[in-house]
Amino acid sequence: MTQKQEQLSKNQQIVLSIIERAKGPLKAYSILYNVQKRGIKAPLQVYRALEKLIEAGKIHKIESKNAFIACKNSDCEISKTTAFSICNNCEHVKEIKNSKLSKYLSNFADNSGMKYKKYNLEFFGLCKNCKLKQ
Amino acid sequence: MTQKQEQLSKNQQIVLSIIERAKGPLKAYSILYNVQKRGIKAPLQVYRALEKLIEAGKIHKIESKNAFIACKNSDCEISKTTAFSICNNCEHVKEIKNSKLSKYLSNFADNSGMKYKKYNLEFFGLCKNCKLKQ
DNA sequence: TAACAAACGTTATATTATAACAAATTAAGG
DNA sequence: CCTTAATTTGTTATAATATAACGTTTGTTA
Repeated sequence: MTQKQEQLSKNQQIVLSIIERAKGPLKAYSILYNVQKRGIKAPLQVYRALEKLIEAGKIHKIESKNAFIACKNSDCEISKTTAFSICNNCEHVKEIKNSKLSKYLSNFADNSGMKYKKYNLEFFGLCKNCKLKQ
Repeated sequence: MTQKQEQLSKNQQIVLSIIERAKGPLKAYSILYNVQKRGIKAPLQVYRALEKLIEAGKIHKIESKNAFIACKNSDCEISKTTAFSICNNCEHVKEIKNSKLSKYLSNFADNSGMKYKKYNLEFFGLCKNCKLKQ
């Protein structure tokens, strides 16, 4: 019987460590550049690791930026509900962890008869710093 | 004095009409293929039109699909707050217009000190049809 | 009608992502 | 331990998505 993978493979660990140490979201080819000294040579190796890391809930994809960020919420085991704040000026991205918000969205139902088990929300605005400088 | 554009240009009209007649979101190169008979030959012409149409609130980009869909909400003049439901099985996409939801999200504030003026929300699940067939 | 902004056309190229195939590694059951 | 199946890896090639740079044309307005 095949079980859900527990342990990360070598390439997955390498890619994850790069993303975790980054200050913000990283793009796939920027990750590639960063891991070439560690033996990962091809885009596909990076994309495959990214795919597994997303499935494992270790990272999230910021869709509007095609970039990847580490999940800092330990309870986000399988990341089906994600929310981010994105600064339009400095591009700073932060995952929003707000239980009211996630409850609200997890329970949201419109008249379509559709029950949503997964969502991704991206907020845009100016962060505190950038607001002051304006 | 420069004013905000009121009238759509020729290429913008062509691209918009294709998107409006489509049953679902269209990808840029699929749009390109569809408009080649009308004289638009290059990707850039499509992307430029798409950019303006988005600014004008006539269409939205479904970020998770890199695809474009017409805005059917006449009051969505400048589309800063968008929400969609996406079926994981048949890929059907529908814009969600729910005033409670939009009010909730427009007023949402976390402890980051950031005030959000724009958001994009994408819900995933199985639509009514696909749920029945499972 | 001069001046400026916006849109257009075109070529080239950058960026993001996947297909296909074979070899190596890992996990689990007998 | 050995076999089998699944997963991961390595590699080359290519598909799909998007923008840069340039010069021309069109439209608006003072």
